[in-house]
Amino acid sequence: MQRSVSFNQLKIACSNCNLRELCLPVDLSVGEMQQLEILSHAKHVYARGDYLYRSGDKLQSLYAIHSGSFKTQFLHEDGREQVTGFQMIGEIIGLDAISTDHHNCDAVALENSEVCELPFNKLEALSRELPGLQRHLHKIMSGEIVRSQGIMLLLGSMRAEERLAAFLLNLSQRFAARGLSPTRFQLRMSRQEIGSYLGLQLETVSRAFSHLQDDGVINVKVRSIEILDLQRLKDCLNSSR
Amino acid sequence: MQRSVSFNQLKIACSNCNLRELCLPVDLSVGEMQQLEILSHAKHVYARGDYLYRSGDKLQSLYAIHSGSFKTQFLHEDGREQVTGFQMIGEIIGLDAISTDHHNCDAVALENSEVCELPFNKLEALSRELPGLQRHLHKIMSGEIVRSQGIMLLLGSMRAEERLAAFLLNLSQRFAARGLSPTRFQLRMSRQEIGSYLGLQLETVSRAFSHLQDDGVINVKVRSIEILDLQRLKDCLNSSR
DNA sequence: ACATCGGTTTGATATATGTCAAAATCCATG
DNA sequence: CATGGATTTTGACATATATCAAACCGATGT
Repeated sequence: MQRSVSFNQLKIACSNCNLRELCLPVDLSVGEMQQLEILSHAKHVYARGDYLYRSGDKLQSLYAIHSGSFKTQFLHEDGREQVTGFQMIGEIIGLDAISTDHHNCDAVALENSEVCELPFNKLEALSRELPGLQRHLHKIMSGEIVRSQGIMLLLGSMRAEERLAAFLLNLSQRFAARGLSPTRFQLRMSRQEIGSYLGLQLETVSRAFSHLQDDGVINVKVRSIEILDLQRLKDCLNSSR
Repeated sequence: MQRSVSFNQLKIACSNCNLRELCLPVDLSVGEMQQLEILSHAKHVYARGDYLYRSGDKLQSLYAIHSGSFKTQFLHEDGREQVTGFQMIGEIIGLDAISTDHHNCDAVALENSEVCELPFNKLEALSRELPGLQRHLHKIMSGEIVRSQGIMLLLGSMRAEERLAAFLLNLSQRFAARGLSPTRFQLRMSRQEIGSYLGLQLETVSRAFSHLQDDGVINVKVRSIEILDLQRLKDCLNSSR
């Protein structure tokens, strides 16, 4: 569903951070790199449950996740809430705010996390100087649009178990892209949050997990996931209906 | 759900078209305007059912809809399809392709339509020169992200009738922003297409229409819509559940 | 070690929407 | 103006998921 998320997104993020080797923009010269250094602010630390920003906050910066993970959620007047995404290391968060100059969703840390701040005005100014950076920024924004379309497909036409399979496969790919195990990982979010993201009740999520486990496709122990048969998990998506 | 779509998006679109008075970028000087002229290609005409682009096509241009309307749809291998949006005059289409340099959905004309082509390379180059244009492009992309989030909320947490109400209200706002009647309009898409967009079967869409009509909120005659009570239509969204 | 509390799992039942089918209506074409 | 095919509406019934409720589990703190 979601295109594989590469470390690309780190390229503009962490010139001033420790992970420098991961973050060197391949398509920028050394001189250009030095300009990027100017951009990067200090790293900030967030504890589980902390808000990175809230709906209504003025846009100051985009944020590159340096460690940990976040969720973004959208609150409707009537109390309805929708989790719109789970973001992990190397991903950029806050793009929605450019439209109105104000954030229109909340970003909440799912665990203790570090974030690089990228002041948006500076980022825009610099991307006028550096075509590679400009293109990169455009790709990130467009990628977010594509990601959303995948979720629309999921929410609009998949059944509960397919949604969960798509969700797990997406996580698996993203972990793999980071050099982590694609088949064994910890979930950082609750059944409730997964349900909100997938448009399901938490009980339905729990049942779908149990069912995939009964079928021998995965092993679940609360938040520890082990994918036993990646192919059959993929088949859940394509075969059904 | 969807933020009101202003004519803003025309600003970068139609410097070379007939609607010049609608399209003058407010924040660009006359000199800058002349640079924009260079950008605008000829207008192209599409008949109902024609493809503006197809999934897999290489990104050449973004497209500004000058008249008529389109749908964008996402096709899954297994034949599932999801309509991801309906675009009308003044809106920009094709942003999803920037991410991979290839379109990942189809754009199909819902009626006879005219489109201004905006070669993306030129647009990018020019937006390095014109900060106002750059900002504008960013806002359009971010706006598309916000729009998607609204649809996720709709698909993830609303019931059939609420979804339809949200859909009609969105159309109403967009017509109003174009100086057209917010309460009487023609639908350009089938029940099938509305259903795909809203994550419902076409029969469910039809029933929801009938029900809103029985309640005296709207008048439907196939594709002619009249909103009788805008407030109650809005109440459908907030009150329920 | 025990009690407490949030999160998770599982069961029983209700309900919204999907599915299948037929009738009604619309629209294009000759 | 009549005909035929596509679209829409409506009905009857099936089913996936929501809802409500209870039990279970794991972490945390006393």
